Amino acid sequence: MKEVSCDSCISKNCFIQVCNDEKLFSFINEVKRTSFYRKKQHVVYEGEQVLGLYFILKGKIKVVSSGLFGKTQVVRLTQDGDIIGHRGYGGETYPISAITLEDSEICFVDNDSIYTAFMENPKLAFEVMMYYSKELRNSEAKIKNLAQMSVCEKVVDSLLYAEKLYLNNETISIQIDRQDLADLAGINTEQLSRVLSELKKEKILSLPKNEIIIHNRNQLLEIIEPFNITY
Amino acid sequence: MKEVSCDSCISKNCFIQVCNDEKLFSFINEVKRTSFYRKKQHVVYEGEQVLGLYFILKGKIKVVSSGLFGKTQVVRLTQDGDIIGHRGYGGETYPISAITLEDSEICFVDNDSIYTAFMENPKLAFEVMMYYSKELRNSEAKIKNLAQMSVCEKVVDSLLYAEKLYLNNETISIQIDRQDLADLAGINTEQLSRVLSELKKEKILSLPKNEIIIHNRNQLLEIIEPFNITY
DNA sequence: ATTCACAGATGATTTAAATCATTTTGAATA
DNA sequence: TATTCAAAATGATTTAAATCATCTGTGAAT
Repeated sequence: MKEVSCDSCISKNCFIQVCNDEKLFSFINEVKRTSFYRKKQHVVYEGEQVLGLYFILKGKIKVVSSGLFGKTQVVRLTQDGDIIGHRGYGGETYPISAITLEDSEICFVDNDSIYTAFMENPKLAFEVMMYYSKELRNSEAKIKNLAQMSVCEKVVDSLLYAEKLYLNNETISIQIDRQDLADLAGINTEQLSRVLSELKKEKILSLPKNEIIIHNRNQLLEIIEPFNITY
Repeated sequence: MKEVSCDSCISKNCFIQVCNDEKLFSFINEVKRTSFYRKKQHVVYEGEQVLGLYFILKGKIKVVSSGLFGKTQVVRLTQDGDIIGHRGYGGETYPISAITLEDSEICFVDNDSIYTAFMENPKLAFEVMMYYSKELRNSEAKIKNLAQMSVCEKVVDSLLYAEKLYLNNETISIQIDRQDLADLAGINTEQLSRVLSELKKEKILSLPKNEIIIHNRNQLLEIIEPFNITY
């Protein structure tokens, strides 16, 4: 696989691109390492040492936290331009695993290099800061939702959250398996099945193999309207 | 109330202090506005416009998100040196309210000024970035906990979380009322009462008026040991 | 001192969701 | 086309937690 150079990189959402700084381009280009990951491959392992920052060039990734009895919680889904692997001050380990949901390309920049980049480009540091800030807001919203929503509402919320990753064409088709969706909603697969069947009965969505097609997004929005979330 | 100057500020944890830069001190000193808040006073209101960043000089604050039927979720507790009011790109509104748990002093810096400070002090931007990153990690851990812990475990987890704010003397005394603690744990006050009574019966804690004294921290840790959280 | 108000505790009941168990479905393979 | 297999759906049961209701103790106001 040939490495993509930062100058000719097509990723519009990458924080490096957003900064639009020639010096930064060439510096990151020197230190970054772009890797290809197949579907369902681990990008980072929970418990491993934090060595740097991952910039998602292309692909979808689930960020999961493992719990008791093999249970896992999907804490976040990421797409092109997102970051994984919060930098640590030193010697820290990842509190989460990151696993690709599809074939992906990801750029890695080690701790020291990214620190240098931050110090020479306050704009970059600012952008990444804002990214974390936004994710923190989302995460805190999710805390409230998990504590207060019913199973049905959790499913609808998760569908509308996951949908953002699959906005390619006009038909909204979410390709995510039951287990991952249940782990995202924080419920079990049986409950998920029941809710999906119910929504299918109401013609809000259809359930062909390996995908979920949303027909009536507005009705989904109505279900969780009282929580007034902006997707 | 006399304004504290940044040079003579005693706050060891303030991000401005951590940067240890004379130019930054005088700049922030010019633009900041220090205010005194009485116990149970709102610092920011959910839904209001984001105008800047709040640096907690002294005091404890609960960050809450309001839900259905007057239910509220405490998403985070903050103390000296922490930040509230994640900056928005523009025109954004607070997704949360921040309310003091005790008399507090808080410094406010408007959006434009803090942006200038970030651009001239990448170190500051980096520190704040790391702060958000850390909070995001905590928040994501809480997502998992809310989804997987039992009511008892949630209470214990919340006690150990809240405890950090009250580490003054050798006896661990948490001054927080039942409603706030229940909102933090994501449960109702009745369940909270039951669990606290049980823990009291087991001599793990005692419950004098307006406080919770932890006698056996290790036993609390044991209860949630399977989740291996580091407090 | 007496009432009032409220935080907290506890008991009884209901309800939602998890779990356990079984069946269905559809794709891949022989 | 039959067979296998795993994912998904559905049914039955159990369980945990929410809700509703009542009671208790403490401090403030009259």
